[in-house]
Amino acid sequence: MYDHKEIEKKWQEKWRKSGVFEYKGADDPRPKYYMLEMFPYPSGRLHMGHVRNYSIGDVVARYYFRKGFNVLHPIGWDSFGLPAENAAIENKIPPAKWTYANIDNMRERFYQLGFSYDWSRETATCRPEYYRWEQKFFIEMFNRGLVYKKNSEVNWCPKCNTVLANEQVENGICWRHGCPVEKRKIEQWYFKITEYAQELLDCLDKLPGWPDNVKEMQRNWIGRSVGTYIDFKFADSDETATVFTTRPDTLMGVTFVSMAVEHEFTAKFLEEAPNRAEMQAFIDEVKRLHLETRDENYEKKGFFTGKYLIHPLTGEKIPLYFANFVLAGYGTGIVMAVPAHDQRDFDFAKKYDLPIKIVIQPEDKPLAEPLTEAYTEPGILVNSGIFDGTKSTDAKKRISDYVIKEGKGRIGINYRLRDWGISRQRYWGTPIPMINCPKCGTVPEKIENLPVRLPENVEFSGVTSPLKDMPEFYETTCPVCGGKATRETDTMDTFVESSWYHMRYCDPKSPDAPFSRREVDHAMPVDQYIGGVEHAVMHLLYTRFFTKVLADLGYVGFREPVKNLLTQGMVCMESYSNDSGYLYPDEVYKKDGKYFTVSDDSPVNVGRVEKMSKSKKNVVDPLQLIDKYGADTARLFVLFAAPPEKDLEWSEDGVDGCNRFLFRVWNIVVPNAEIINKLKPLDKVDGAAKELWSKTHETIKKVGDEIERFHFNTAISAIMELVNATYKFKPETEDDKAVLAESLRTIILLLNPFAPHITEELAEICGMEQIVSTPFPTFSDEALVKDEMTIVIQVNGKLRDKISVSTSATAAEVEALVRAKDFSKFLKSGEIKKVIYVPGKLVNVVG
RNA sequence: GCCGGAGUGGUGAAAUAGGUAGACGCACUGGACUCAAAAUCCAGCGGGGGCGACCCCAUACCGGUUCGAUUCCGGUCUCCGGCACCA
Repeated sequence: MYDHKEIEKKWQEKWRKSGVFEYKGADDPRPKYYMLEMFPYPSGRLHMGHVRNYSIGDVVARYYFRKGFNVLHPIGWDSFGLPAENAAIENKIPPAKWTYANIDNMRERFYQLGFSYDWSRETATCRPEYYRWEQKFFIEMFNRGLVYKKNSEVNWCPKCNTVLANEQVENGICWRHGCPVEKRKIEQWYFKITEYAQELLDCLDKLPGWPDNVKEMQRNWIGRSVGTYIDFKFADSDETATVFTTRPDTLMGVTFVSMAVEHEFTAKFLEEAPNRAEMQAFIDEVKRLHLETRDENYEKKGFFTGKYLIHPLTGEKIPLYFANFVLAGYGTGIVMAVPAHDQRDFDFAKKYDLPIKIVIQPEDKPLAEPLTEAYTEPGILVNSGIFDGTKSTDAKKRISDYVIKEGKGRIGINYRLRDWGISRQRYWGTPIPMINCPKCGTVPEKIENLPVRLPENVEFSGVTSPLKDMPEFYETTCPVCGGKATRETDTMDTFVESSWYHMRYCDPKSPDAPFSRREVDHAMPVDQYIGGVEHAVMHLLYTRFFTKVLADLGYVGFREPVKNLLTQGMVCMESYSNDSGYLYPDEVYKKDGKYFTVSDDSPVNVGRVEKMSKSKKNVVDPLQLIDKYGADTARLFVLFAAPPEKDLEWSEDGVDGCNRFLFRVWNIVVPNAEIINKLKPLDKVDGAAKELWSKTHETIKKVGDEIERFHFNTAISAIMELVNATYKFKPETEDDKAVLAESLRTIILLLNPFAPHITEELAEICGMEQIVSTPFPTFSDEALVKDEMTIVIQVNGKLRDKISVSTSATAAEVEALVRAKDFSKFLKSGEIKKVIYVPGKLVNVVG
């Protein structure tokens, strides 16, 4: 009888003790394979997303182990971060204690799922042995000018009580809490990721193993645009206002210029303005709007600066306006306005009654005046002096070149990407290793004094970081002058830790370096990385950046961390609710397609299928599932129900089906244990058993191919087919039995990466070697060769017949057989015009 | 608005390079075993027509390329995701 509880525990203990999954390092002669799943935050609660993510990785790792690779399959904990702090505030437990307890708990859960990790490399980012190296990187980056401090407007989450990076804000909403983000002006540390913008963009083209959507998301995020800087002289001074534009073809249509109120010119304009109070009021209003608002589609408003500029080509006087929609941080903060060909400028011109000058006409018919909206399509230039008649697409370059030749402009490239703000005004993170000295300013801690340790025994009196109230932490001496100084009390964004953990895994215990260059260059890049798509522009962009920095600092000899990326879909489920709110799945039952509560049989509303979430109670606890069906069933289901990159819809019936399949395997293998033990595979099989023999070897080929393509669902279905075939097969001779034995043995070996416990147990029952140390089976070409093949006969592309012919039949022979048949009633002309033969597959008769 | 991706039975999904559409699973139906039920095993299962070996329709919709299109091309619709006052 298949008893998953006993079997799974037994094998988990064996694997834990044996160290079979340990990576052997750079000295091992075998080819390496680095299999990595995004490491978890140790929340203490395992959810189905974890089960799915790590099950996918485990199949691949176990496959490559048995294919003879030196596999690095590590695990660790992304253990700094806010939840620990929030728990500390609520429950009065120090974050360190809470975190370490959760790690212990999650480690047990991972054992329970039978994952093939190299536990000897387990790493937690909240340990000083880990984050000390991050502090060293920080200082070296600082010395290289890749880190700087800036007082600027940032995103502030009132719930997190800290600053967030641009990447951590989605539509003005905190990525964690879903609460609105405020704007605040705060001094904080930045990583100069913009310095790498071009390389981050260019290298995307060299990552064929990444999904297109992730690459596209990163391209969007980096947001490169090429254009022209054009200088406009002030009418009343020698100063210049430079604009950035991607539409130099519309330069002759400029009727005003708009600028951001945050621009450095503003102070001077205010001073000189006769209506200073009014201007100040406008500026304050716009700034307030920028700080508070999340909806960016507010009404366009402006204010005349009192200044005029000279158009660089026509010499006309052009008014300069403040405009609330001009972004200070993009381009130069000043924009040339072409109301006829830009909708924002059009709206603005209408409101303030500014001239609208058409300079591009569509090729077919001229625009009807007055315009009702801006014309933004390409066309032919008009009202543009020497450029009249030029196609607007050509005029971009012509006008740009002309302006540059006149010395009034230059080519410019702008990125949407902003520098990465990494300061967090929170406690549970890596201390930023910087010191403020009244005499020497802000200076880095001495390398030999690292790590700057985060005190772990702390008490929270409120939401603010306890570090700010701990003189024993922040009081120090200046590493330069030796005088009294104070430490930085902000900590780093936890995305810094996750930017390089995959490299630490290569040499996780190194006491005097973050990792050995030799080991990291050998094991990296990660051959296969697996995680959720939600990290497409956060973690995955940061870690690419960090890798390039570490390469430039001489730590690593590669510039991209991940060769192949798989973004797995979410685990989803319908939700249930009634008047009193959401209900857990085990509080309802189904009858005739409708749902009712268990408690009082009242009807239940069914919500749409969405990501499992605690708030909607549409969750299944992996622990209950493992308890009821076992880890093998849980793993098999998440792999079988959908391809890994798609969302997976949870279905209890589907789980049941997978469990049933494992029983079917058990029930056919165990009675045949003796023949599996005794009978050796045959080199050649003829007669009745040939079909099963071929099927067995076809399945070996298919399962291997499908695992390598990440089509686990079809790999599993191929094994199911083979199991079904063994059920149908009734052996009569000794040879028949040998074929059956081989099939069953093969099923155990192929199924192992998906369901490792039951297959090891069956192997033991059948007297086979332990599967972890048994190579993945290979197929015999001989078995794949068939005597007969089925040729499909189409007439004009429609299936009409099938014939069975010898595999050695020539095209002429097949064609003759087909022509001998009568297909006249399907032929339009009544006679055969042409016969197309696709060797081994089909014949299409055309006529 | 711009940029990606997807749309296949009652249902989760297959179809690797344009070649038998719906493998495998679930649900359902029937049968065997059983006093009975469960479990298990066996069989059927896109829609329509015919007693029938068979025929017609069908991969969101319209059109094209091709001997042949779920697959390639153009257009339309819907859904999902990313970016968005970026000049």
